[in-house]
Amino acid sequence: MDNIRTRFAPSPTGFMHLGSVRTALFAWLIAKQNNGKFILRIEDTDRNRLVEGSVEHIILTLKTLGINFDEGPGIETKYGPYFQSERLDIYHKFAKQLVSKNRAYSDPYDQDELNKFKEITKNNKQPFLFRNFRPKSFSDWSIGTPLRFLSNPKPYTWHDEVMGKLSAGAEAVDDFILIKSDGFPTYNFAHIVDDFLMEISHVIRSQEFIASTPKYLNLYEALEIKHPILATLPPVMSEGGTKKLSKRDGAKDVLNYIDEGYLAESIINILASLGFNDGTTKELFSVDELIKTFDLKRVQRSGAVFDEKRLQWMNGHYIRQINSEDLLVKFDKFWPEEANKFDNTYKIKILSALKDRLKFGQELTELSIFFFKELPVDLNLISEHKQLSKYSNVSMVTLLTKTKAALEKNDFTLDNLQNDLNQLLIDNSEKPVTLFSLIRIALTETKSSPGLAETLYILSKEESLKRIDSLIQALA
RNA sequence: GGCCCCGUCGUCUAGCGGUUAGGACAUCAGGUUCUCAUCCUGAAGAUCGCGGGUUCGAAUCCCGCCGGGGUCACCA
Repeated sequence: MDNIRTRFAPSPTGFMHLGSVRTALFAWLIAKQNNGKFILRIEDTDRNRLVEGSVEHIILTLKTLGINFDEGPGIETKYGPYFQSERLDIYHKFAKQLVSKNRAYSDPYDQDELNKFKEITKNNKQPFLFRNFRPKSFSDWSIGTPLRFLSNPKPYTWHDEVMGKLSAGAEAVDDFILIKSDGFPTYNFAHIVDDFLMEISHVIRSQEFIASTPKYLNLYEALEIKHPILATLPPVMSEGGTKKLSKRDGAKDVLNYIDEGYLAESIINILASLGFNDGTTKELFSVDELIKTFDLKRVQRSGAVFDEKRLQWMNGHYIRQINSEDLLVKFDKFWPEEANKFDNTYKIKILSALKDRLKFGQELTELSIFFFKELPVDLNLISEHKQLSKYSNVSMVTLLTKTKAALEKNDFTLDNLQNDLNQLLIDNSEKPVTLFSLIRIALTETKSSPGLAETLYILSKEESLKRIDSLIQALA
């Protein structure tokens, strides 16, 4: 297809949650796979809901995830400006055009009168339609009074790239506000004008707009313009699956996931799989693979619940794909404070050992702490240990002393450490589950760690012996 | 309430008239000469929302019902 232009058009009212990012992602994928353009347009027509900093926040979110826009704030082209608040003249021009065509009129009613109408229909058990209360004659419109669309009600059937055939009766078409009394357009009007002028080929948006599509279709006709390809995405549901993900319902800022140490590729992948699959059993998709294989026709029509456990699995998978040098850069902020005194070579060793255990970056702090400082002796680790709890302090001291003696002669290469550890098992007729656990507790004062030989190797001879001594003293 | 959309394991999903209803996450069990993970193997888990049709045969087509969601703003 030629000249594919898709857009993501958020209102700057805060952060982006998974649902909005997915909408942006799908629109971006369509643009990328067709060599088209992805446009960011800021729909800031409701001045009351503006949240300061949200434009920057949205842009940062997209950038962090690699969903880069080709046109938008800061990337001006002939299609700009990309803030609707800077396009007021354009909307007014189109508004006047509709007035002259007799397809829009000045709304003479105030809120009280409107409420009265609604009351009447409610009592008659009728759905409220403004057009039933249309004034008999229209006064001239000027900016400062609301302008209403004069609808031409009729039933519609239309095609949606995701949903397929959709339809609604004439009751879905009504007179709606085009220009508010503050002179700003409503979303309903502005997005249609902008999509037309910006030559948007695909409008990809979420499900809440299905109900108003007939109104838009009617407006497109009044404007005598063709509507873009419409694609409606199913909702992303919150845990429990009872509600659509929304900010007021506690939906999380996607940037929070990044802060917790989730990788952009995992977030992209999980979002894509939330509603899209390629028809095979493939679960893991790189961005390039998604660009190649994504297809609106294969997007789910039902809502999907986001599962954080699945994200964790995926993120763990991608962490394991990254070499430790690169991971050092990505996870730099997750080291415990004590790590400042240590060099990168040491940290890389730790990352290599810990990589398999990490599901997200934040876990690094706790999992790595004992590599940077000797934790206080915790004898509960022994008393709560199934086998070790049966051992007397004397026998444990003996074992640790022998271990120490062996390690003092060791050159602390990985192979030799493993050999000596195995020899200790034989010499003392101990099982790994007891002797190794004991040594592990001495070294780490935690329940789990990387392999014992590797832990010793990373910690160094001096530090290891020191820690074994600490436990010997505590047990003596 | 009116209108619209949706309905396959707990979750994400494959499936487009004939399958032992497949995969993934999560769960559980076993293995990988130590813990926690990774990795491997296996198990459990879906009367395909329910009820009627159509058909030799239905998760797949049709109708009704139920359930969930969305929407009915000078918000987007």
